[in-house]
Amino acid sequence: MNYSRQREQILEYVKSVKTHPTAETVYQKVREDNSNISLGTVYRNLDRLSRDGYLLRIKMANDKDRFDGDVSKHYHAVCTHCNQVFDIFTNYLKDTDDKVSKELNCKVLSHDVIFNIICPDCERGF
Amino acid sequence: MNYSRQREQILEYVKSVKTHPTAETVYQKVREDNSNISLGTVYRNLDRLSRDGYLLRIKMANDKDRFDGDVSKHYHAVCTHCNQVFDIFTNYLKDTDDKVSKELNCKVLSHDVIFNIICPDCERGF
DNA sequence: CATGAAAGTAGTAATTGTTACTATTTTTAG
DNA sequence: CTAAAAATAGTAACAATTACTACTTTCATG
Repeated sequence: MNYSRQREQILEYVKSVKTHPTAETVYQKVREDNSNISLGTVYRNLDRLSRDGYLLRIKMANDKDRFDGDVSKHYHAVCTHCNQVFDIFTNYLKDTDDKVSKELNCKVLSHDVIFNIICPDCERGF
Repeated sequence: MNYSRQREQILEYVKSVKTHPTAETVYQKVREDNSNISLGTVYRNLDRLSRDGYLLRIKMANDKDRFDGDVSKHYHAVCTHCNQVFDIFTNYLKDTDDKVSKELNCKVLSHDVIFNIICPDCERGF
């Protein structure tokens, strides 16, 4: 993979925030430093970076994909009102893949968990 | 909610299968009985039926939504090769919503789990 | 029953998030 | 340096879904 400034900027931005930005948001933010970057480049590199393990792609139900600079195994919670995404580091299910593997008698690669929540901000009225 | 034949046919079809069909598949199948039904009607009613709790909408990562006539709490496994979706009835996490609720200090409505698997058929070569 | 307002539909157009394409520019091994 | 490989910008295309509109069906009420 050859170096590109655009990819570096994209990775740096996503790693620097905890907001789980969408491709569009990454585009807007990187454009503040590099007004020439194109949306296609952002999509292409987010895809590449997540396929190669530098980023996590969070596929949201009926919403745009989000990206996470924290590639450690953890879950996510999404507020059903404002769509903000939060990390959940506890309660990771270590043995579940094995259990399901025995149950279905097949190879289990990974699992994803999403909690549907109402975040504190939205709870206290908005 | 007023009666409609289309909605009845849609619900009946999804309830009758364990294949977790997409909207397009539901459209094709219902059309065998009712060649006048339109795709928009299928989308509209699948949405309505799942929002009202008659069906489950399974939002697949980077793939079309699937629908499940079994509205009991359970998880799903999707084969990363053939995209088939399977039900997983065991290992449902009863207390997890409460734990996450305490952790984030917010209301947790529900959670979804998807296991990424390689199904037996695909495993034995395809 | 008749009726008319509310709810639903068919068919099509529009939208949205994402991917593909092409000509040009950048990277990098030799 | 230089040329092949890789990457980009900008635009067009795509696929899944939603919105719109004119027409049809449902159903509570007289």
